[in-house]
Amino acid sequence: MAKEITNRTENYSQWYLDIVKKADLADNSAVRGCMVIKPNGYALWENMRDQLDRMFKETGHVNAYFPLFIPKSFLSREAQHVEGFAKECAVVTHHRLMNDPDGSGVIVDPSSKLEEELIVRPTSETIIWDTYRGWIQSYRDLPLLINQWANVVRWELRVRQFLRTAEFLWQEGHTAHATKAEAVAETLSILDIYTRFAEEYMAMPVIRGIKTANERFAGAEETYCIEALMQDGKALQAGTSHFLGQNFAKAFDVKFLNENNIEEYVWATSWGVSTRLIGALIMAHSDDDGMVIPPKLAATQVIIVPIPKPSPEIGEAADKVMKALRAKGIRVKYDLDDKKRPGFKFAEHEMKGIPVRLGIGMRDLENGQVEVARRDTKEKKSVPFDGVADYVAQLLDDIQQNLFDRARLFRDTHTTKVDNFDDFRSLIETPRPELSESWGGGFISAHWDGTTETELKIKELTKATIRCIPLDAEKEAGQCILTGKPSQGRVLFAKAY
RNA sequence: CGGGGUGUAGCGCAGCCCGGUAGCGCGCGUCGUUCGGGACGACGAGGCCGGAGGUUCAAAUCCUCUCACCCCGACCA
Repeated sequence: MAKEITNRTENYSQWYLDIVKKADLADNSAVRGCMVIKPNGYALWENMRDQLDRMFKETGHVNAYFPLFIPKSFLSREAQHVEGFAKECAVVTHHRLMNDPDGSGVIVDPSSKLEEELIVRPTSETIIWDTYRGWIQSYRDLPLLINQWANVVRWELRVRQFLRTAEFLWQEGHTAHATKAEAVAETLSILDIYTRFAEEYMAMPVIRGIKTANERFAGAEETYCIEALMQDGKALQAGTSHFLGQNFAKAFDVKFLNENNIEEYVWATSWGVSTRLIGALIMAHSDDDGMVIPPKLAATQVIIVPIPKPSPEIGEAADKVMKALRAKGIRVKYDLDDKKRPGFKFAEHEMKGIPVRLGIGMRDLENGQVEVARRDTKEKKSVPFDGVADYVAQLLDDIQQNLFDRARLFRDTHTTKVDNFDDFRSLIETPRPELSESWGGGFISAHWDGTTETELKIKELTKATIRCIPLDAEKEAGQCILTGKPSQGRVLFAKAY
């Protein structure tokens, strides 16, 4: 069999790029750091987006759209915020082009310089809170639960398809509340949605936690996150939900009159997940044969391959199967290509991650059966023709569950409790060539004295950072692995994407 | 943004050192034989060698500058 995808153990980064290419998810573009999301990749995003959108709406959120451009002065209103984003902003300075007088093309018209430069949004807190000032006067206007689906730009120096691109697609929720308690509750309720989405739809187990001060969103009081472990033993932040306190309300002067006719600043949250989740999906489930997509997010859940090629008899049988599958809400396609041979198609559909493949040939028709192959384990089985829809419906559920179980087992077996710095270090530094040529060490659960100084020191020594303080961590007295100072509980360390 | 590497046909690469009419494998098109795990044969199409300057009678090849991608580092979802 011709091998077109690099093995994970050989070169994990190359494997990742090969998957993106061979599963036809994205292309590089003419612009550095910006990618073209191709139909296969975009279909994944659409399914993610649609599901998340349903979940947001079920919890009372509505969608709106705010401008791509933010006046430069807005960004500097919140000190922490501007500090966090200043280094990666694209700036619009002019609004017109003209023919180059020397005839060599087109140049920026110097006379079109903008009075105030515009920032291409890296995130929209500032322009949204500037808008909210006009929308909120009374406690009756609250809560304001708004989400937007948009693109943002962060001028990244080092980019990787889906994981870190200069432009990416995301959703950003921005809510306004009358009380601190309500805003905190919102932050956590969104974290629940993200957790459910990651685990039930992406089949990707996550750790819910709080970011340390050092890793907190610029301008937030508290950042909550979900963290997932990738197959190379590195952590990926899959979603964040921020409690913003009254920072933005104060910066943009957003006040409301409470029931007692007293003026107060509004409490805020913001939260987001991005196309990065597609990168997470790849690194959570895919293998050396290609992409593996959880059934709930697959644009095509079942592909029917006629063997050896389309024929009226097989087409008729395929139609019946498709009808039965569609009646159960299963997304199915029939491979009508009569040029490619079956073996080639098998490999191709596996590369693209379609969860289930049905093979129908003359032999199957004679025996009244269909060959069912599952992508996750690559097992094949012949199933009686009449029972195929039930069987496949159950199989899709099984695959979804198996992917989650497999990923959770992987995470659990690569999460290590460590009680001294030497063990910590050797865990991070010991290569695991059987897993990945660039093994990151997995999650490490260890005690930390709570100071940024220690956190940074550990990062400097090992490259590992504190991914989060897990929400469900038990209280456990211990000693910081670096300084030996007292600690009340373990935090989760890892090398991170 | 610093260090290293790579840009030649859709993809993977050779050619560059030592300048002289651009090659290979895969893929692609047509026809035939095939077809239950990436078929085979014949014929054929496809490239101003990433881009811009320069040196030269002559540049994929030498020089300068740029752009993009990959790896490592600092920064980050």
